[in-house]
Amino acid sequence: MFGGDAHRAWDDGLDEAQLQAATHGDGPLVILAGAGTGKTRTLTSRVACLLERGVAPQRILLLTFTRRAAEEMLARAAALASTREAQRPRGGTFHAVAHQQIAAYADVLGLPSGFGVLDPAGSCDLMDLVRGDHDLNGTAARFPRTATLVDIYSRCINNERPLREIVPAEYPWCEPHLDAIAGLFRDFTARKRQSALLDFDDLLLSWRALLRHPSLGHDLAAGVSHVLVDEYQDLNSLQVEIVQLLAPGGKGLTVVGDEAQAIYGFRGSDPVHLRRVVESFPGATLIRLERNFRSRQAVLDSANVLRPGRPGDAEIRLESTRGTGTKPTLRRCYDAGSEARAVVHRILEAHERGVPLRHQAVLVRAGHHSDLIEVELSVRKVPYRKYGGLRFLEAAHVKDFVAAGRLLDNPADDVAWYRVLRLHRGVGPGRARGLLEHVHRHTTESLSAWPELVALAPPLCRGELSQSLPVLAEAVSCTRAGERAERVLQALRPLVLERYDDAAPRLGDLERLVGSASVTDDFSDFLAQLTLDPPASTGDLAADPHLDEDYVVISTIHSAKGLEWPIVYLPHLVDGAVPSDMALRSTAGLEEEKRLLYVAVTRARDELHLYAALRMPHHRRALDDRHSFAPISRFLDDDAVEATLSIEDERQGSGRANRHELGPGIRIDVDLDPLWM
DNA sequence: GGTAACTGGGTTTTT
DNA sequence: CCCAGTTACC
Repeated sequence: MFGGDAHRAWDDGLDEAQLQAATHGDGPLVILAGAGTGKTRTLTSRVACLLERGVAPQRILLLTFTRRAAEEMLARAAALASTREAQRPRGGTFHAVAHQQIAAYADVLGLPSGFGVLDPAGSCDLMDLVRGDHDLNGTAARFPRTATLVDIYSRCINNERPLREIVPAEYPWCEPHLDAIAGLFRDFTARKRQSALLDFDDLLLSWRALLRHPSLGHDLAAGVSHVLVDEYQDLNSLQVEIVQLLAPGGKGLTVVGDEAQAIYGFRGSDPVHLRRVVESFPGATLIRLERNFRSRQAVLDSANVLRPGRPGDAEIRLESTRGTGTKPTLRRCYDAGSEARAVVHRILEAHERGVPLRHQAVLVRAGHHSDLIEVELSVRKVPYRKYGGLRFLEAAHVKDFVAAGRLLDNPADDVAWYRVLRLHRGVGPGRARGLLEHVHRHTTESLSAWPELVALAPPLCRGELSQSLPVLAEAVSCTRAGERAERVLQALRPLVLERYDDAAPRLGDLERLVGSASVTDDFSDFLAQLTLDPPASTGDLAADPHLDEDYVVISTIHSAKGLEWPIVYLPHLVDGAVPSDMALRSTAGLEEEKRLLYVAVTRARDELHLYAALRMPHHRRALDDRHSFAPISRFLDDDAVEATLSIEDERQGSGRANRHELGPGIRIDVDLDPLWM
């Protein structure tokens, strides 16, 4: 709603505390914002207010956790401010902004302009490639999975701690291979450099390096007068340093966060950073937002008892503006199967009383915790979308496309070559590795040197190679993004048809990708954007999503951060899952699990349903009743449970008898399997 | 010498 | 269910 008061349009109906934050001057500002207290609107209004005060848009930098958050806030801020300035402020994730800066100063960093970005899947590819050069067929314990190796590597960077500390502390089962891992990592780093590839962590390291430079760093920081950082409790020390270098002395710095929602410890974040901002700038202004505009008080009562309240913590008690509501429930079910049926039953029941599916979300600790619920939803024909877990970019054919595209700018890109080469019939890890030798001898023009490459290849794959490579080589001369994308697909099409059984839908995906590429100016930008910010759910790339499309959301708790739904279901609250037994090695780990549950609970606007199954597949015997509430009793004492939750037993009527289905009329499925199978 | 098909084992969360 | 390591085949 825009008020009639034009010169205060940016206040956007803020309450007093929010208004104070939005209109604050240039001194360091720390906003402690509990869940659902309207920090997004506050931050948006603050940006609008700065614009209206005459601050040049390009001197405002908003750093957020997801690109979507940044884009929403900046678009809204620009609309709220009544300035004529067409330009929007700068903003994005740390990684996206880092990428822009690095691209602008690639030469300074010794990078070719066509340098590429490795997403975690790409890092895995490279790690695999390097792994093959090492002989790891020792008789001892099994060598860690490639993905685990990439995790370890990333954790060293993000925690700024050496391998020999991280492995014993966080990956004890990998300790026997410590030396081998160290050797592997050395090569991994060298290979990245040689191929002009930066992984996500390298982006942060490189940005920091730019900012650390005495003169250039000073100039870069001087170009920015106001830095606003969202979700500050989730920054790691690397990011904290970047912020400090951008806003020396805290001038023009705004920081928003909530210690109780720090859930990225595995990425090196530490809630203590938030408190340190207050301490390190004695003149900092501290504003607390405690009025919750999202949830009913009954939900917040549970949240408030869950909220970690270590002595000395900035205490926040959430108070609802939306009335009491109904007490959240904790239901015990016999096993994961009956739990899944119970959840889906309730989703359909709510749907029948008029709650759209998209107003209901199932939140889980780990992606696979929703497996049975997904099965149950499919069986009952309830549409759903899953966020977190499997990503579009992880689909093999999309990776193939991105790899082929990257070769156009950077023919030294080993990872891309490795991927593209193996797509051809008769080329596996071994031959691809061999052909890479040739690529190394012609680093600059390896694409145009394709005839030699074909000649080197074994006869079996020459046919396919001599079809695909020339098309790619010609694509280099295309200037427009759409043309390039089209050529890349042209090179890939026969390979995809040959390699994948379900080629048709995969090609469909790629057609859409080509379609969205043609809208952008620069193809390499498009590819970088795609790696840095892949579509969150498989459905997100759908050409023309219907606005009336209705689906249940399934999400990891991590991916649900910052979002809200009228009804939230939290299944799988079993010891070992929530809290994850991997977190139980340290008290810090357990505390983070508690915060995770706090984040999950505070996503609910009206209704909250918790589920605990008594018997899980990996447990030999059924747990007794005491254990069934272990997840809650680890975090809350019995009185708190009793006071804030209503406990129900679903073990008798497990929901199996309910035949609710979505969609009208009778439906009879005929078994069409041939009899001879 | 390398690829495709098979088998046994298994730590989660994301930019 | 997915991935690493092994075997059988080209």
